[in-house]
Amino acid sequence: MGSSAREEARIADALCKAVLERRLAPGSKLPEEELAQIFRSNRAKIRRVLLSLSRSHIVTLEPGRGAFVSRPSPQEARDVLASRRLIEVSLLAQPYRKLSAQGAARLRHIMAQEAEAHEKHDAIAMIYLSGQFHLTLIEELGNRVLKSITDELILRMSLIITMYERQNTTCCLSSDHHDLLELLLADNHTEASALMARHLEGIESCLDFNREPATTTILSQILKC
Amino acid sequence: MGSSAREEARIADALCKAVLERRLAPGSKLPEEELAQIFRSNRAKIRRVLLSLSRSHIVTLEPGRGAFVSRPSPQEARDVLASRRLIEVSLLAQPYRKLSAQGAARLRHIMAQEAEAHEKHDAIAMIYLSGQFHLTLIEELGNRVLKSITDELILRMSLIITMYERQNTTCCLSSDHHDLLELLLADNHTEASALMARHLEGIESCLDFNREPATTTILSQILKC
DNA sequence: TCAACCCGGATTGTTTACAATATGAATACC
DNA sequence: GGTATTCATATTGTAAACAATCCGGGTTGA
Repeated sequence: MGSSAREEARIADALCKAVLERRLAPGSKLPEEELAQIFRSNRAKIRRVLLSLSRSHIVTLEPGRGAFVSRPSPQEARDVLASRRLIEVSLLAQPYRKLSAQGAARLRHIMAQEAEAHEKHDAIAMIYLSGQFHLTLIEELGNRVLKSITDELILRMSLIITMYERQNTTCCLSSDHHDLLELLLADNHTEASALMARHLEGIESCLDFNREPATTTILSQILKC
Repeated sequence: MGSSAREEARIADALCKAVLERRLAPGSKLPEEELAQIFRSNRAKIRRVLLSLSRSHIVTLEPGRGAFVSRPSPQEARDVLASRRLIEVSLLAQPYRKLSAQGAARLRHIMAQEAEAHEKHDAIAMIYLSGQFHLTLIEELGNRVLKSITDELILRMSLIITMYERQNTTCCLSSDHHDLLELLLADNHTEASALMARHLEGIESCLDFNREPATTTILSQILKC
């Protein structure tokens, strides 16, 4: 039965979600046995999941020591940010295809959820939805390969933001998302692209690469099936 | 000891090189036991390598049936091509940093090897070196993250070209590489970007997505340590 | 003749036990 | 008192045996 692949995907998704929502801090140790208990699984499957996540740069495997949530270096952080900016800005400037009515509807739906999360001061949901907005945009204007690439980049950005975020700043203005959609519907690619560039630069300006905080949280009931 | 990671990297590299040089055809079965013998390894390590490669879309794992060299669908092929074009064309239009003298030297060195391979009618070397030229370009003008992304895209393109290449065509003109470097040294980003677009479109025009050939080769001494 | 069925061999998937390694505390030494 | 060393413990890494699954050939029966 191919249900084992399903189970591994479930575990990987749970870990990724925890990283995305910044519950799992960079540097956290991920003991195999403990994860196996948390997810009602066994070491072998956990091991495969960790190997997969290490290929996505979310987890770092240190031989003989175990798995840890990755701690991207300042250089890696800069590279990830620049890469994401290149992809998203370029795609908006010259979309692979036009935004369909259905695509616009999907984006509006996400924006509505964003507004709701904002209302409820649900920071975790806002982070998640903001990522979903960008991913949907890429899927609609681009293709699935670009989407999966950006998917990974967004995950890595979550680690980066957790590590290097300056205090007293609020990243990723959701108001930009609204303006972005308006510009796209008006076929104003030049302005949309410029706005996306400003939007992503805004996130970068909230980062401070000088300090390297040792934010190593212990995973306990952070991870719930 | 961390030598096991080394060994797995060696095996993965050998498999990737075989795919890149188009010795390993899409659809080929990759039996664990056979690979373990070829690489003087054991099933467990082969298994981990295959899992890693499946994350890179080079290998497809079919539960209960085993590992196969991936057969990208026409849709996936189009998406990979479009993604690579987006990245490389955009990067040339607005390079992340200027081409250094050292970078130019590296590119010239690869071009010299390309000319040599062309002289010797070494098609395999030419394919490999062409990829290296593009990767070096991205590393010099962009960053390592973009490089590793493109690394995977080029591998996937190898599979795509093997599957869908039209007969009687010669892909990837190495003369373009020369012109590209000249334009970059002259800081003519607009023309360089345009040339790259034509260059990649040239490769795409050699493809025919209508036919789906069942090019399943048996791996025997194709893979040599 | 053809289709469905069944079974033996081969390959993959999983579990288990065991070996190797790193960690941290206690101890000995300077 | 501080530093180095040693040993017990916990965790990771590996190998091998076992179970499950898939594939192809052969048989049976309409």
